[in-house]
Amino acid sequence: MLLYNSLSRTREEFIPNEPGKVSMYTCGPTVYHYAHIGNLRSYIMEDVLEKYLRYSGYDVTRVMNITDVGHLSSDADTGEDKMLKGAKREKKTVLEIAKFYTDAFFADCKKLNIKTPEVVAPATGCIDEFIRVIEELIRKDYAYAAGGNIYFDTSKLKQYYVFNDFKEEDLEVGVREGVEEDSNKRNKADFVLWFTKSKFDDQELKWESPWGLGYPGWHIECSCISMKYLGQKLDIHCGGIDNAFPHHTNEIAQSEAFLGHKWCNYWFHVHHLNTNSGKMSKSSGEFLTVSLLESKGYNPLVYRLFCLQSHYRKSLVFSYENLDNAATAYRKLVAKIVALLKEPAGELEQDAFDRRKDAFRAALDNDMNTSLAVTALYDVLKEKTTPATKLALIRDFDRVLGLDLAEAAEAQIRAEEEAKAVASADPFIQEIEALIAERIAAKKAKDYARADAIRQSLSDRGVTLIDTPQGTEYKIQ
RNA sequence: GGCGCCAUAGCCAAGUGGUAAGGCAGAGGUCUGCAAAACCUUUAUCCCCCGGUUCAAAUCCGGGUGGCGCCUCCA
Repeated sequence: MLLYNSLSRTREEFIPNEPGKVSMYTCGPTVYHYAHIGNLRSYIMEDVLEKYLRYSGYDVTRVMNITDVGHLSSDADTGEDKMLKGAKREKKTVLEIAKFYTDAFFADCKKLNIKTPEVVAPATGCIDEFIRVIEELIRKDYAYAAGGNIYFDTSKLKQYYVFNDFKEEDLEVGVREGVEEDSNKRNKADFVLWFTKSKFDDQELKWESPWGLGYPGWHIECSCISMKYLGQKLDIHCGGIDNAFPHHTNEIAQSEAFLGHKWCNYWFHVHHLNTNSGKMSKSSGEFLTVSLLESKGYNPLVYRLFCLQSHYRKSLVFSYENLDNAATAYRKLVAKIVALLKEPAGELEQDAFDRRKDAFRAALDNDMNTSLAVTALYDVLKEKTTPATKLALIRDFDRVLGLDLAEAAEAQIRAEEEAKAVASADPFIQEIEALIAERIAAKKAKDYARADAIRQSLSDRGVTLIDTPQGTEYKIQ
């Protein structure tokens, strides 16, 4: 499989450290608010990568952190987070808030068919680990104390800027609002490993450490959690492109300084979901969550399809028009599979199965070209072969795509059957059927005005009539 | 200011040197009294602009233009 590696900025053949096994780390959410669908784009694409590795026969172990310490309180003060403020009014702790949003995050993931990683580790559960690694970094002279905090000394590294050709003197400090230069730092790029003094004085969670009561910096948690669960060598590190610098850059700095050897071979960065006005954020524009899409009548898996139709290394613009495209495409795919399920299945044709599967694999082997993988799915539906073959392929592909197309089709058929079963007992249904019979009689008598009036009156009550060669069917909204 | 990514039909999008996949929308048709659904057919003389390399470029190189991201805690 070819995979783009942000370290080399090229597509490379993926070769894990240990044959047949893949260790994978993902930067998880900061649980101070709901995830927006831009956050979730990354997790969807990472999920497809994980599932494709499994599909290809790898034994994958995936670890995700939960950032539940570091900047929870400060964010609450910006006034963006009404839930958190509300929770504070109810005298809930930061940990309770973290629990609430962690649960919300995984509930969203479940709706989007994103598999939960083997290990999910909250940062607050690994404090001893952070302290141990920071102590070692100090011992190795990669870290220093200043102004009550412990900093990583980036000048001790041969190469610090691994993802970008930044020149230190060209970097602007404090580009973003609210960020001030820290005068304790020896070098511009140094970063905090452990805080005992910070501008976030209202930090609720603090731990005893050799340097005093305090709390960890943001970057150290990912390094430590990864090393704790996946060992000294990591195959793939995932995350959003915005984390490449500084977060991932710092992770590499501290991990490799600690280990004394190369840490992670492949860096998988998912690009952003944008709105027409630019990067999606929690604070500006419509706050797009899975729940919001659901409230507007969208199946969350439609959003997953929307993401799959693009490539993970391309920025993607969200609009309802584009989501509607995906919704229609999803509905049509399910309708085609419903039709397939109703046909006689026939025998599985191995030649056709292998041919279509090869095309699917070729698409994903090429740096996870999910857009072509979706096309491969359409090609299955067009293939001249038996329904049994097509359904087997659709189910096979869905192990990676995770669109639940066959399940949705089966559910639709079950719903139709159940509806028919209860129909005879339901007076409303009886009335509909009587009206349909009356309409057919009117049509026979060429009284189309009456026929259309019946159809319209049913339509007004949310019942859509569909004339087929087998008779008139109806759908109730 | 520096660094990086990107630019293909109305919209999304594939394509990485050999003459423009696929999806959505649109158009025409089959079926229907008419619709709807389904199915069939169709929709870019051309890939932001200008040069260059080559027998051949959307694809490579140079220069523009435009969009986006990052530059200390946003996926």
